[in-house]
Amino acid sequence: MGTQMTEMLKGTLEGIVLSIVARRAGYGYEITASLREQGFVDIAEGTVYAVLVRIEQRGLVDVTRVASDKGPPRKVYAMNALGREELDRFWTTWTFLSDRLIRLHEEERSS
Amino acid sequence: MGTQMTEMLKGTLEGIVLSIVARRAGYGYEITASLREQGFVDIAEGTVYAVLVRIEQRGLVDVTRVASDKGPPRKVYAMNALGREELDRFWTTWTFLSDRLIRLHEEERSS
DNA sequence: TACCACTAAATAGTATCACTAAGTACCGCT
DNA sequence: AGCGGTACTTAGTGATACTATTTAGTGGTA
Repeated sequence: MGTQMTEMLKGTLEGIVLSIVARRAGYGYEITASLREQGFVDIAEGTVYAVLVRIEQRGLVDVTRVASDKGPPRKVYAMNALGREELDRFWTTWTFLSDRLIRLHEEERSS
Repeated sequence: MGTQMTEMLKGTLEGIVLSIVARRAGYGYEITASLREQGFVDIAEGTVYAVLVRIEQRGLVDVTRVASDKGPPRKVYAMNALGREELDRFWTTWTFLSDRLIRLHEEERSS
Protein backbone atom coordinates (compact mmCIF):
# COMPACT_ATOMS: atom_id res chain seq x y z
CA MET A 1 0.00 0.00 0.00
CA GLY A 2 1.09 3.59 -0.42
CA THR A 3 3.28 4.67 2.45
CA GLN A 4 1.28 7.83 2.93
CA MET A 5 -2.03 6.06 3.56
CA THR A 6 -0.27 3.51 5.76
CA GLU A 7 1.03 6.23 8.03
CA MET A 8 -2.24 8.13 8.00
CA LEU A 9 -4.14 5.04 9.07
CA LYS A 10 -2.07 4.84 12.22
CA GLY A 11 -4.36 6.14 14.90
CA THR A 12 -7.43 6.17 12.69
CA LEU A 13 -7.81 2.52 11.72
CA GLU A 14 -8.65 1.58 15.29
CA GLY A 15 -11.37 4.23 15.36
CA ILE A 16 -12.69 3.08 12.00
CA VAL A 17 -12.96 -0.51 13.24
CA LEU A 18 -14.56 0.60 16.50
CA SER A 19 -17.08 2.62 14.53
CA ILE A 20 -17.96 -0.37 12.35
CA VAL A 21 -18.41 -2.55 15.43
CA ALA A 22 -20.49 0.17 17.09
CA ARG A 23 -23.04 0.06 14.31
CA ARG A 24 -23.32 -3.69 14.42
CA ALA A 25 -21.44 -6.54 16.09
CA GLY A 26 -19.27 -8.45 13.63
CA TYR A 27 -16.30 -10.74 13.15
CA GLY A 28 -12.90 -10.15 11.60
CA TYR A 29 -13.43 -11.54 8.15
CA GLU A 30 -16.71 -9.63 7.84
CA ILE A 31 -15.19 -6.39 9.11
CA THR A 32 -12.34 -6.72 6.61
CA ALA A 33 -14.87 -7.14 3.81
CA SER A 34 -16.78 -4.12 5.10
CA LEU A 35 -13.62 -2.04 4.98
CA ARG A 36 -12.98 -3.09 1.40
CA GLU A 37 -16.53 -2.11 0.43
CA GLN A 38 -15.94 1.29 1.95
CA GLY A 39 -12.95 1.83 -0.31
CA PHE A 40 -10.10 0.60 1.87
CA VAL A 41 -9.24 -2.06 -0.70
CA ASP A 42 -5.60 -2.34 0.30
CA ILE A 43 -5.94 -3.03 4.00
CA ALA A 44 -4.58 -6.51 4.65
CA GLU A 45 -6.51 -9.06 6.66
CA GLY A 46 -3.70 -9.46 9.15
CA THR A 47 -3.84 -5.76 9.92
CA VAL A 48 -7.51 -5.92 10.84
CA TYR A 49 -7.01 -8.95 13.05
CA ALA A 50 -4.20 -7.18 14.85
CA VAL A 51 -6.53 -4.26 15.60
CA LEU A 52 -9.20 -6.64 16.85
CA VAL A 53 -6.78 -8.42 19.16
CA ARG A 54 -5.71 -5.05 20.52
CA ILE A 55 -9.17 -3.66 21.21
CA GLU A 56 -10.14 -6.95 22.81
CA GLN A 57 -7.13 -6.88 25.12
CA ARG A 58 -7.97 -3.32 26.09
CA GLY A 59 -11.47 -4.40 26.99
CA LEU A 60 -13.16 -2.14 24.45
CA VAL A 61 -15.25 -4.95 22.99
CA ASP A 62 -16.99 -8.11 24.15
CA VAL A 63 -16.15 -11.29 22.26
CA THR A 64 -18.31 -14.33 21.55
CA ARG A 65 -17.33 -17.45 19.65
CA VAL A 66 -19.99 -18.43 17.14
CA ALA A 67 -19.95 -21.55 14.97
CA SER A 68 -19.99 -21.05 11.22
CA ASP A 69 -21.26 -23.38 8.50
CA LYS A 70 -18.72 -21.99 6.07
CA GLY A 71 -15.47 -22.37 7.97
CA PRO A 72 -13.84 -22.16 11.36
CA PRO A 73 -15.71 -20.59 14.29
CA ARG A 74 -16.10 -16.83 14.20
CA LYS A 75 -15.09 -14.40 16.90
CA VAL A 76 -17.89 -11.89 17.04
CA TYR A 77 -16.91 -8.51 18.46
CA ALA A 78 -19.53 -6.31 20.12
CA MET A 79 -19.00 -2.81 21.46
CA ASN A 80 -19.26 -2.29 25.22
CA ALA A 81 -19.39 0.80 27.45
CA LEU A 82 -15.61 1.19 27.57
CA GLY A 83 -15.40 0.96 23.80
CA ARG A 84 -18.14 3.53 23.47
CA GLU A 85 -16.14 5.96 25.60
CA GLU A 86 -13.00 5.32 23.56
CA LEU A 87 -14.89 5.84 20.33
CA ASP A 88 -16.31 9.12 21.61
CA ARG A 89 -12.80 10.25 22.49
CA PHE A 90 -11.65 9.16 19.05
CA TRP A 91 -14.24 11.33 17.33
CA THR A 92 -13.35 14.29 19.55
CA THR A 93 -9.66 13.93 18.70
CA TRP A 94 -10.34 13.41 15.03
CA THR A 95 -12.68 16.41 14.81
CA PHE A 96 -10.03 18.60 16.41
CA LEU A 97 -7.41 17.45 13.92
CA SER A 98 -9.77 17.55 10.97
CA ASP A 99 -10.88 21.10 11.72
CA ARG A 100 -7.30 22.29 11.70
CA LEU A 101 -6.45 20.44 8.52
CA ILE A 102 -9.48 21.89 6.76
CA ARG A 103 -8.38 25.34 7.81
CA LEU A 104 -4.83 24.73 6.58
CA HIS A 105 -6.11 23.40 3.29
CA GLU A 106 -8.35 26.44 2.76
CA GLU A 107 -5.63 28.90 3.71
CA GLU A 108 -3.24 27.17 1.37
CA ARG A 109 -5.63 27.48 -1.55
CA SER A 110 -6.34 31.14 -0.93
CA SER A 111 -2.71 32.23 -0.67
CA MET B 1 0.51 14.06 25.02
CA GLY B 2 -2.51 11.83 24.74
CA THR B 3 -1.69 8.62 22.96
CA GLN B 4 -4.65 8.99 20.65
CA MET B 5 -3.52 12.33 19.20
CA THR B 6 0.05 11.07 18.99
CA GLU B 7 -0.98 8.16 16.82
CA MET B 8 -3.36 10.23 14.74
CA LEU B 9 -0.62 12.73 13.95
CA LYS B 10 1.45 10.00 12.33
CA GLY B 11 1.20 10.61 8.64
CA THR B 12 -0.55 13.95 9.07
CA LEU B 13 2.08 15.97 10.91
CA GLU B 14 4.36 15.85 7.91
CA GLY B 15 1.56 17.16 5.71
CA ILE B 16 0.76 19.87 8.23
CA VAL B 17 4.37 21.04 8.25
CA LEU B 18 4.58 20.90 4.47
CA SER B 19 1.42 22.97 4.26
CA ILE B 20 2.83 25.59 6.61
CA VAL B 21 6.03 25.77 4.59
CA ALA B 22 4.03 25.96 1.36
CA ARG B 23 2.33 29.15 2.50
CA ARG B 24 5.57 30.78 3.51
CA ALA B 25 9.15 29.67 3.94
CA GLY B 26 10.11 29.37 7.59
CA TYR B 27 12.48 27.86 10.13
CA GLY B 28 11.95 25.24 12.80
CA TYR B 29 11.47 27.39 15.82
CA GLU B 30 9.00 29.57 13.94
CA ILE B 31 7.09 26.59 12.54
CA THR B 32 6.83 25.11 16.03
CA ALA B 33 5.39 28.39 17.28
CA SER B 34 2.97 28.45 14.36
CA LEU B 35 1.77 24.97 15.24
CA ARG B 36 1.16 26.03 18.83
CA GLU B 37 -0.85 29.03 17.66
CA GLN B 38 -2.98 26.72 15.57
CA GLY B 39 -3.88 24.69 18.62
CA PHE B 40 -1.22 21.98 18.58
CA VAL B 41 0.07 23.12 21.95
CA ASP B 42 1.49 19.75 22.93
CA ILE B 43 3.71 19.05 19.95
CA ALA B 44 7.30 18.98 21.19
CA GLU B 45 10.04 20.93 19.48
CA GLY B 46 12.08 17.80 18.87
CA THR B 47 9.20 16.28 16.96
CA VAL B 48 8.99 19.20 14.55
CA TYR B 49 12.74 19.20 13.93
CA ALA B 50 12.61 15.49 13.18
CA VAL B 51 9.97 16.11 10.53
CA LEU B 52 12.06 18.90 9.04
CA VAL B 53 15.14 16.69 8.85
CA ARG B 54 13.06 14.04 7.12
CA ILE B 55 11.49 16.26 4.48
CA GLU B 56 14.88 17.80 3.81
CA GLN B 57 16.49 14.40 3.31
CA ARG B 58 13.69 13.45 0.95
CA GLY B 59 14.35 16.58 -1.05
CA LEU B 60 10.89 18.04 -0.52
CA VAL B 61 12.22 21.39 0.63
CA ASP B 62 15.14 23.70 -0.09
CA VAL B 63 17.18 24.83 2.88
CA THR B 64 19.03 28.07 3.45
CA ARG B 65 21.06 29.09 6.48
CA VAL B 66 20.21 32.58 7.61
CA ALA B 67 21.96 34.44 10.43
CA SER B 68 19.82 35.54 13.36
CA ASP B 69 20.43 38.41 15.77
CA LYS B 70 18.61 36.54 18.52
CA GLY B 71 20.44 33.21 18.54
CA PRO B 72 22.10 30.59 16.38
CA PRO B 73 21.66 30.66 12.59
CA ARG B 74 18.28 29.63 11.31
CA LYS B 75 17.63 26.89 8.81
CA VAL B 76 14.94 28.32 6.56
CA TYR B 77 12.87 25.72 4.74
CA ALA B 78 11.20 26.57 1.44
CA MET B 79 8.92 24.34 -0.57
CA ASN B 80 10.15 23.09 -3.95
CA ALA B 81 8.49 21.26 -6.85
CA LEU B 82 8.96 17.82 -5.31
CA GLY B 83 7.48 19.02 -2.03
CA ARG B 84 4.54 20.52 -3.90
CA GLU B 85 3.82 17.15 -5.50
CA GLU B 86 4.09 15.39 -2.18
CA LEU B 87 1.76 17.91 -0.56
CA ASP B 88 -0.79 17.46 -3.33
CA ARG B 89 -0.64 13.71 -2.79
CA PHE B 90 -1.04 14.30 0.93
CA TRP B 91 -4.24 16.27 0.44
CA THR B 92 -5.59 13.63 -1.93
CA THR B 93 -4.90 10.89 0.59
CA TRP B 94 -6.27 12.89 3.46
CA THR B 95 -9.44 13.84 1.60
CA PHE B 96 -10.05 10.19 0.77
CA LEU B 97 -9.66 9.18 4.40
CA SER B 98 -11.60 12.17 5.71
CA ASP B 99 -14.55 11.52 3.40
CA ARG B 100 -14.84 7.97 4.67
CA LEU B 101 -14.53 8.99 8.29
CA ILE B 102 -17.22 11.63 7.88
CA ARG B 103 -19.50 9.03 6.35
CA LEU B 104 -18.80 6.60 9.20
CA HIS B 105 -19.45 9.30 11.77
CA GLU B 106 -22.75 10.25 10.18
CA GLU B 107 -23.90 6.66 9.79
CA GLU B 108 -23.00 5.99 13.39
CA ARG B 109 -25.10 8.89 14.62
CA SER B 110 -28.12 7.94 12.56
CA SER B 111 -28.20 4.29 13.64
C1' DT C 1 -8.62 -39.60 -2.76
C1' DA C 2 -6.36 -35.32 -3.72
C1' DC C 3 -6.70 -30.79 -4.79
C1' DC C 4 -8.55 -26.27 -4.76
C1' DA C 5 -11.33 -22.22 -3.30
C1' DC C 6 -13.35 -19.82 0.16
C1' DT C 7 -13.98 -18.77 4.90
C1' DA C 8 -11.74 -17.48 9.37
C1' DA C 9 -8.13 -16.40 12.59
C1' DA C 10 -3.30 -15.93 14.30
C1' DT C 11 1.65 -14.81 14.35
C1' DA C 12 6.70 -13.39 13.64
C1' DG C 13 9.37 -9.93 11.95
C1' DT C 14 9.98 -5.17 9.79
C1' DA C 15 9.64 -0.13 8.92
C1' DT C 16 7.97 4.20 10.07
C1' DC C 17 6.64 7.62 12.99
C1' DA C 18 5.91 10.84 17.12
C1' DC C 19 7.60 11.20 21.70
C1' DT C 20 10.78 11.86 25.78
C1' DA C 21 14.73 13.76 27.42
C1' DA C 22 18.77 15.59 27.10
C1' DG C 23 22.31 18.24 25.06
C1' DT C 24 24.70 22.00 22.14
C1' DA C 25 25.04 26.67 20.48
C1' DC C 26 24.31 31.76 20.05
C1' DC C 27 22.64 36.18 21.71
C1' DG C 28 21.35 40.16 24.90
C1' DC C 29 20.51 41.62 29.48
C1' DT C 30 21.40 42.19 34.39
C1' DA D 1 29.37 35.33 35.11
C1' DG D 2 24.79 33.90 35.01
C1' DC D 3 20.15 33.61 33.02
C1' DG D 4 16.38 33.45 29.80
C1' DG D 5 15.11 33.17 25.22
C1' DT D 6 16.27 31.65 20.61
C1' DA D 7 17.53 27.73 17.58
C1' DC D 8 18.88 23.18 16.37
C1' DT D 9 20.30 18.15 17.22
C1' DT D 10 20.25 13.44 18.75
C1' DA D 11 19.70 8.76 21.20
C1' DG D 12 16.46 5.79 22.69
C1' DT D 13 11.41 4.26 23.36
C1' DG D 14 6.66 2.76 22.29
C1' DA D 15 2.87 2.29 19.22
C1' DT D 16 1.18 1.12 14.84
C1' DA D 17 0.33 -0.89 10.13
C1' DC D 18 2.57 -3.91 6.93
C1' DT D 19 4.37 -8.30 4.71
C1' DA D 20 4.26 -12.97 4.60
C1' DT D 21 3.17 -17.12 6.35
C1' DT D 22 0.66 -20.57 9.01
C1' DT D 23 -3.25 -23.01 10.86
C1' DA D 24 -8.25 -24.54 10.56
C1' DG D 25 -12.74 -25.64 8.81
C1' DT D 26 -16.06 -26.46 4.92
C1' DG D 27 -17.62 -27.69 0.31
C1' DG D 28 -16.87 -28.66 -4.48
C1' DT D 29 -14.47 -31.10 -8.22
C1' DA D 30 -11.12 -33.61 -11.18
